[in-house]
Amino acid sequence: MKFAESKLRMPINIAIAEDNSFALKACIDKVNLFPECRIVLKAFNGEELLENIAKHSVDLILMDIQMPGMGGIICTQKIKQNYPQIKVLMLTTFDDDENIFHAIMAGASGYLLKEEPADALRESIMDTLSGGAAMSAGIALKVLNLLRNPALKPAEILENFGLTKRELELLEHLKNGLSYENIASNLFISYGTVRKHIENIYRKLQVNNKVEAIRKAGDNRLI
Amino acid sequence: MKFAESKLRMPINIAIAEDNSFALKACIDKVNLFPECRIVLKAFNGEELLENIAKHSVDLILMDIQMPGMGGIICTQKIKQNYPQIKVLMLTTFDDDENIFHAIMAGASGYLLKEEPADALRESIMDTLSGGAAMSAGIALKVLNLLRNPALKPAEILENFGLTKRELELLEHLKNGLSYENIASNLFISYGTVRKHIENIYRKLQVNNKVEAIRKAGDNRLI
DNA sequence: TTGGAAATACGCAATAATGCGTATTCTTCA
DNA sequence: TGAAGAATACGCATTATTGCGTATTTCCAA
Repeated sequence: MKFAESKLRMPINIAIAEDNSFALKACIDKVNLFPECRIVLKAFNGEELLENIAKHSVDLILMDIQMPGMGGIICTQKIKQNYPQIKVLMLTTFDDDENIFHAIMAGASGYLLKEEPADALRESIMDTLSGGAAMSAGIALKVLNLLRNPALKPAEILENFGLTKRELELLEHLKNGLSYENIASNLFISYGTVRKHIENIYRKLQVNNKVEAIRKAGDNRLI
Repeated sequence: MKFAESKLRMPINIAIAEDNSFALKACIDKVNLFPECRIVLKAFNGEELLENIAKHSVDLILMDIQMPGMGGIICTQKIKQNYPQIKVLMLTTFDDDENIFHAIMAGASGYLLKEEPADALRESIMDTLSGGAAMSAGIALKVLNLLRNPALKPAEILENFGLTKRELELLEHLKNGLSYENIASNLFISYGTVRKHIENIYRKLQVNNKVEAIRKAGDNRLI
């Protein structure tokens, strides 16, 4: 799915929360390059944003993470509580894990570095409003690592056991609890063929019944 | 940081693993548009890729997730074990949570939908080789959601179905693939009793066979 | 183009599982 | 203490699954 191509309500109403006036201007200048976007609200901190957000029909907020008073993370949390339809793109100069994690938990739809060029920012806005999420490449890597580390899977060696594409299909149906008969009619093959496929699966997986086959396949991420 | 602007060793050696020859050609055509990239290896499945990967100095692999024989996830795992410096970009037509999660765990540096346009693919390759990660917008959203709910659903929607302690024991044995006979001797009860317990379990869970019972019990965290 | 793997298909035979009825014993709680 | 539920147990009948052998067709790669 190419989110950026979806139809969106126009114009897109953008709010910007940014305490640094230089960074604010840079951000405004970028957004003003996008003909479909209109800046309807500027705020220098979280409180100011929350006070005025209801006065406008805001679609998306570009939110600085570090602001005096209420910071971007708390503000995002409150925004998502009261206006869950409003998307929040987090902007920051730092890509530290803590901030990223908390911003995600607060409900941000994306996390961008401030130096993203205008076209990348525009694409991120469009993707976000189309139901996706946006991340700078460096952020994305950290998010993946966040996801990997808590689990800490002991890189077990997964095997494929030489199963063919068709055999994996059969396994999928077995997993769903279908009888041979049902599998046969679902795959438009004969009962006998189903049996033979399953025999071959059992031999390759070295098991003797459905349950063991499903479990072994599952353990090895085959299904 | 704008990863794509970093200096990279040229040319970039790309390997492609894709079983569908049509999709393979589409992918090749895209990569051939990038003057800094060179396709050095094409494979139709994981085994073929692993066999030949050492013969080339591959920088990055574009890996189909679903292939006959060894699939993309297992292949990625093996690649990262043996050649950790090689980056892997997962390509798929489906953005289901399970595959994304497993691909990330296997060590993929990115996860893209196959229909990404050439320029997005190019940017993803550059970002990845510069130390970042790449995700389609829809994928990124799912990753964020994976991170937000640590795979635990509160027990409120989960049912117990009135199963007794003993019946849960039986289910545990069913899950392990044991036959009625084996369950009987493990629990020191008769074959007939096992049958009766299982009958009762099926009635309570409203299922008609082992596989469905195990699945339903698992879905409801009963086992 | 050709050999091998994969997918298709069926028969025979044995074992496993399922559905229903019935019955006894044991525990627990009102 | 008495009733209800739980656990135990078996018989009969039917369907499903599994194991092994064999065979044809299809597809792909050497």
